[in-house]
Amino acid sequence: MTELPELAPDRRRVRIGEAAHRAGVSERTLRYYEEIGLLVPSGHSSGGCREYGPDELARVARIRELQELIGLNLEEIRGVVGREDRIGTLRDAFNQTDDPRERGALLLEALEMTEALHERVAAKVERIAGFRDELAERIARYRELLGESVPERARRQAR
Amino acid sequence: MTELPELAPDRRRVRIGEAAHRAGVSERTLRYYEEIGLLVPSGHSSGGCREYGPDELARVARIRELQELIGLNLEEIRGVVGREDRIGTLRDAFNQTDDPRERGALLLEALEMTEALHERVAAKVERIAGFRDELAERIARYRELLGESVPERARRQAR
DNA sequence: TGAGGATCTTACGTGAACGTAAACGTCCAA
DNA sequence: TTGGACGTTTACGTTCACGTAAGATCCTCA
Repeated sequence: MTELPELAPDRRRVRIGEAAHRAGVSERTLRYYEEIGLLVPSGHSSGGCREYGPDELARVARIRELQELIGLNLEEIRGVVGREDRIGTLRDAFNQTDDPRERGALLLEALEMTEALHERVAAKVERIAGFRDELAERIARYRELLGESVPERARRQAR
Repeated sequence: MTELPELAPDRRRVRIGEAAHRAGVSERTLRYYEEIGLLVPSGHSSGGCREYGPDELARVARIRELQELIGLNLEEIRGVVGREDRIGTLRDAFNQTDDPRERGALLLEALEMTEALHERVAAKVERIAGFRDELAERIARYRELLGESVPERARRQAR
């Protein structure tokens, strides 16, 4: 028993090497994200080493998702996650305030921003799905032609 | 009647300025595509001006689709459209040859390449759709909270 | 305590996909 | 036939998202 057994998805804070490894990005990428104010490590060691907690790692995943999946650039992503942060902050304020008007304003902002992103994503889904279906049709046509001109075993062999 | 009325989606060949305008890209982009062998204009005027036909314009659209929608880079796109070209060429060969084995080989290549792309696109659709649904859930939660704390007319006003 | 691996800052380099400018040639309506 | 819009080549510039190298510093463990 030289170290604590790790249970659950690892709640400890790690330095940049392990953080990068876990997030599947380079150390340079993490430093760059910090450079442009996209992801600031939650703390530093006494000597100045960056320390990342699970929240930061999750954020990297989100950033990559927005980048690769949706195709946003880092500037746009900064906007999105920035607003999400703000929602989180406001969530606290929400729970602190009893003023229903303030609560409503905060919620409205969160709602509208999420709706905007949703609309964008939904549109993209539609377009890509159409593209996918088009490809599927092509495949069906090829298969049909193939069935007419090539015996079954030739196709199996080509796998 | 100083010019022919244009019917149908314009079958005439145009020079780079109009081509770029119609395709929604810059002239530089078209020249660049030619530079990297992605899109060669179908002909030139006697003086050397590039001339683009409707096929080329459609191809630009396809390139942009693969680029922006799927997120392929131009090198990958060159592979995809190149193989598509090859399929087109082979389609002719297909109709010329009576050798069923050659026909089968051509079809198999077309099929497999299309299947590979389809798989990739389908996977992306799944992921993005999941993302979209996640956003939809968030929106639903916000709406619920909002319904509890904000009167209807305030929301209508915020539209 | 000290050796060596991890991390720090600073700064220049890189590849993709074009943008932009200069100097020259083409096209066509008046 | 000519003037102005349009097009050509050549070549250097730019932005984004990092890569990479250097030299100093930190952390950890024997």
